[in-house]
Order: sequence, then structure tokens, then C-alpha cells
Amino acid sequence: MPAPLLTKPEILGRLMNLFREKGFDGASLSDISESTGLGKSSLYHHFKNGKEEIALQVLAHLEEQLERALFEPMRSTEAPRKKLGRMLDTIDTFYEGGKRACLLERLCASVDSRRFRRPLGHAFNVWIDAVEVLGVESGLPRAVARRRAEDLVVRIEGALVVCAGTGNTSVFARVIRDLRESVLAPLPRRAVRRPKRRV
Amino acid sequence: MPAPLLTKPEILGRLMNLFREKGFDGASLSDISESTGLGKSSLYHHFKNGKEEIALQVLAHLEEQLERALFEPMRSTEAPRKKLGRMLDTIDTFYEGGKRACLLERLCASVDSRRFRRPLGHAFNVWIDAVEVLGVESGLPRAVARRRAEDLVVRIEGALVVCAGTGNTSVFARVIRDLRESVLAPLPRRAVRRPKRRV
DNA sequence: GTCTATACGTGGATAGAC
DNA sequence: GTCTATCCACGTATAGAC
Repeated sequence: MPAPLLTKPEILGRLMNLFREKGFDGASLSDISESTGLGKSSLYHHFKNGKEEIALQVLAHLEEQLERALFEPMRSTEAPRKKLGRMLDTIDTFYEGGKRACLLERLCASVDSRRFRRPLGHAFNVWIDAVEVLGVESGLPRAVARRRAEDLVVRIEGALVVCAGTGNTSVFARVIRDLRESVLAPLPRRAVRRPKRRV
Repeated sequence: MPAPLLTKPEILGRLMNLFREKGFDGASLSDISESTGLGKSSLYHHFKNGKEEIALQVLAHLEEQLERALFEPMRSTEAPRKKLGRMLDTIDTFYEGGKRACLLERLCASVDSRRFRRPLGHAFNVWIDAVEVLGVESGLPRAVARRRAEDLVVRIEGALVVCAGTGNTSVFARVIRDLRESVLAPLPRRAVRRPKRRV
């Protein structure tokens, strides 16, 4: 029983929740119709290219949300560690402590994720970039900051998968906790890594 | 054009590849029929409960494979670090350097993953357990070994997601490389961690 | 812009012959 | 045990009235 009239952002917000819950393949047009209160034909009025365009717009909507809620606060003048903590809080809330899925991951797992590869890649990269900036701000070499930023995203996505698979959200909680320390930790004293020979 | 007669393990192997590629929802009975060379009716002869039972048997098949290829070698008398390296080599090969997906993750992402939660949770846990044992063998406190074992699985799953999303497999390669060092690294000198107060 | 009605394919699953 | 033929529900998408 959806509200009679929803704004575009409201519609996209509901659809994001739907896709996070059911995935792209799992969310049928009937589901989409129900969760937005729009008839199927109306959907094709708003999204001329059907389901694929819906997903693309939801993805764009997510990026806007991320920009406002996650990245923009990172450009304040606060201490990097403080900003990292804020980001992790937001992430923890967004995923409800590991109970809810990631839209990006759900789209990656859709039947032909290649259709979404470009926007998906972009979304992952802006996220990684934002964390990398924090690392550089706090004095880490760019390469190290990059590595750790990738690691943050990798660990969060991985924790969500493991939590979904085991039903045990404590893994997610611990990952979030660890990241607060590890992402911006200063380099150990004499840890000038010798580059390993490749095989 | 599949071979005329396949053994059960061969069938399950092909189906595992299929599910890894297309996911549970994305693999139709027609796909399943084609990749095994069995007509739909024959499938129901082998798997009386249909698609769901197929997935369950494929999962069981995976666990057998893991036992032989991954866990059993861990029970040798070699040095733990050597065994860890062997496990990571096997994993790297299994995922083809990040290019191929994880069956567990694909099933987690299926429409109602709850049907598979029990076997999925089991599969994740036996994997984590095996790594934990290595940690304990190499002298780590059990809690630390457990944490790091979870971390290994989390990072691998996360790296696969990020690689699938970005198309950049270097993240997977780096994660594997890091894990060789980090999982069994000795605890730092005076790093007797004070337990953090919970909020 | 929204609806009702419908088209058309394909999904999973079965019947029953061989 | 495998096949051909078929069932029905539901998938996405469209037509056309209002």
C-alpha cells in the first residue's frame, strides 16, 4: 500500500531497497510495481528502457546518496581519523550491522553483470578514491593509502557476503572495528618493504 | 555438445561451473540440461526435488572437493606457513586469479538464499576452521587465529566481488599476496591487546 | 501519466512412451 | 534412465483507452 504519489528520489529509494533485498534478477516487474505503487505501464513511461534502465537510475541515485552522506563529509577540515570514523559509522548504519546487502554486490551478482560493469566500476572507484584521500591526508604514501582504501572496500564487501552466508553478523562488526584502526595506522618503523620478486 | 554419458561427479562439476558463471537464479533448467547433456526429465530422475536439490548436491560436491584439495593437505606435518602458501595457491587457481566467481557467494546472492543458509554456513565454517587450525599450529592464540581465519575468507570473498565489479583483478592478486604474510604473522612484541570497552 | 488488458517467451516441473 | 511433448505460472514488455 504505497503512497499515491511519490517523487522520483522516493521511487528510486524504494527500488534501491528492493534490489538490495532481492537482487536484480530476483526483483520482478511486479515487485517493482508493488513497491513503487506504479503500474507496469507507468514504469515504462518513467524508464523507457525497462528494467535495465531502472537499475541504472537506482545506481545513479545511490552514487548521489554516497556523495552527500559519505564523500562530502570527508572534505571537511576535521582530523582524518575522525572522518574515517564518521564514514565507518555511516557504513555500519547503511548496512545495519551486516544484516542488509550492498546494492553494488547485488548488481555484480546479476545474470549479466557486464551490462552494469561501467557504472559499477565507477561506484567502486569513487568509494576507494574517497578513502585513499583520507590516507594521503594523514601522511601515508599514496600507494599505501590506495592499497588500504581498496582493502576497506574489499573487507566490507567480503564481510557482507560472509554474514549473508553464515547469518553471523559479528564478523561484520569486527571488520568495522578493525578498520577504524588499520586504515590510517602509521607505517611501522623500519618497514620499508623490499619488493618481492614476481614468479 | 556434451559427452554422451557423464558420471555423477562429472555432472556436478559441470553444474558447479554453470552456477559459478550464471548464479543460481541465472542458470535455467535449459542451461542445466545443455551443460549436462541430460534432458529435463532426466534431471528430475537424478534430482527428485528439482533445481533446489541440484544446488544442494552441487554444494555438497564442492565441500568434497574442498576437503580433498584444500583441507586434507592442511593436515600434513609441513610447516604451517608452507601449508598456508599451498592453500592460497589452490585458491588462486580455483578462482583463476579473481576472474571466476565463488559458488558460495553466488548462492548467497540467490533470490531466497535462506533455503541454502544451513549448508552455506557450514561450508564457510569448515573453511574458516581449517585456516584457524593453521594459526593455532603456528602458535597463535586461538582467538587471534580465528579472527585471522575469518579475515582470510572475508578478504577473498570481498576481493572477488570488487574484481567482478571493477574488472580489475589486481586487487585479488594483492589480497592473496598480503594473506601469505598476514595470516600467520607472529603477534607484535608488546601488543597484548587491552580489550576495548564496548559501547 | 496512469490504468486495463494482453502478447509472447521462458521459467520450472510432469506425463507417459520407449 | 532417457526421451518428446506438454502444462501452467510468471517473466518482460506493449497497445491503447482514459
